[in-house]
Amino acid sequence: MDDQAIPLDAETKAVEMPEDHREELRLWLRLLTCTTLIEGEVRGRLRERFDVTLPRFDLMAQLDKAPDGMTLSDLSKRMMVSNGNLTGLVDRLVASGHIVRTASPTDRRATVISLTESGRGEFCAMAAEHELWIADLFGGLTEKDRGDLMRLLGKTKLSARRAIQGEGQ
Amino acid sequence: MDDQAIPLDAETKAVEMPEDHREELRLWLRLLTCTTLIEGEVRGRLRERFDVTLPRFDLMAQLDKAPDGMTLSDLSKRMMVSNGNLTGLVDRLVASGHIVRTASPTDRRATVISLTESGRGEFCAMAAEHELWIADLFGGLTEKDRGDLMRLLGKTKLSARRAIQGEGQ
DNA sequence: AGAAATTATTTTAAGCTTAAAACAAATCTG
DNA sequence: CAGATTTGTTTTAAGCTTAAAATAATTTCT
Repeated sequence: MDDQAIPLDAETKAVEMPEDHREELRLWLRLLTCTTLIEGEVRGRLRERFDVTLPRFDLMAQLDKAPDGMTLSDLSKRMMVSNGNLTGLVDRLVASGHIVRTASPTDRRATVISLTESGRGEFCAMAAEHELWIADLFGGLTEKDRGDLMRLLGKTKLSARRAIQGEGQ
Repeated sequence: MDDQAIPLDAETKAVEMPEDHREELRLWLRLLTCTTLIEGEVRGRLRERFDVTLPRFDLMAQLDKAPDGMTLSDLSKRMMVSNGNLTGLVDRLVASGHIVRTASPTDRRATVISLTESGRGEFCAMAAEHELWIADLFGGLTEKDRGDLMRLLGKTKLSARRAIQGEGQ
């Protein structure tokens, strides 16, 4: 309980006793900015070029990776959105003929969602252009940059998951 | 129009003629996952701990950095959301007493928004905890990781801005 | 100064999103 | 096997978000 020296940082300014985390905050804000920027651009291009919304595109992208369809629960986990959200989104995509609901043969609670043939066709056309847009948006990064960023984001994902998972303990 | 050799990659598999950009796509999806994961957690904690929504918090965070207030246009640029979106958000924050609208002395079109005293007080309390949550979520990264990630995201931001800016040419 | 273009904000219509509650079917457990 | 819990989905209420059109004030350009 003796007097304690006020810690000084490299620039010899007194720092707050409970260490501040402005650096992490800036990192988070920058991450958010990147995502918002790219997402907004992709949203706009999807609308202008294909008259489709981003959520619709995202949903179809998940289904495209699952030839045998997926349940709503699986979809909601994959897309990281709430269950209730999907109900409406699926309704609209069924109405526009892009996807179909099928009763699950094994579980009478569940419905399996899958792309219709025309839905898959439309999605593939959009996905091909979408991939070019993304490549363009990330075009300022070198191959090494992209590898490094991929690795660091992987680490970030793990870090966040651990922090989220561990909170209930 | 002679026959053309199909290029082979390092693992000796045929690759698509128009080069594919799946790597950039994976990078984008991972970036999006990180943001969605962290954003969802922060949203939930703000609600549980302070009964406040993330957009409200974000708006107050911007105002906190502008002691003399900001116009709606400035706010919408900073927050990267549409103008129309802010109208409603501001209405609700005015109704709850967190912010006030003041007529701009120089421009009769504009309104200046600023935090009320109690709004600033409430925000500061939330911001202090929020900063700890963020530090916790990024806790799995070393100081070097954070520096590297910061730099790479800076480069990503520039890359995206350039791609967006340059599209109209 | 007056017309034209720009800027600041609001309104509108549609769709997205969430949390919480409700419901139904499947699984677990004593 | 019956009651309790979990799981899959929908509903509800509230708020968020966008794009596009409308309105109003300022600035620009003859």
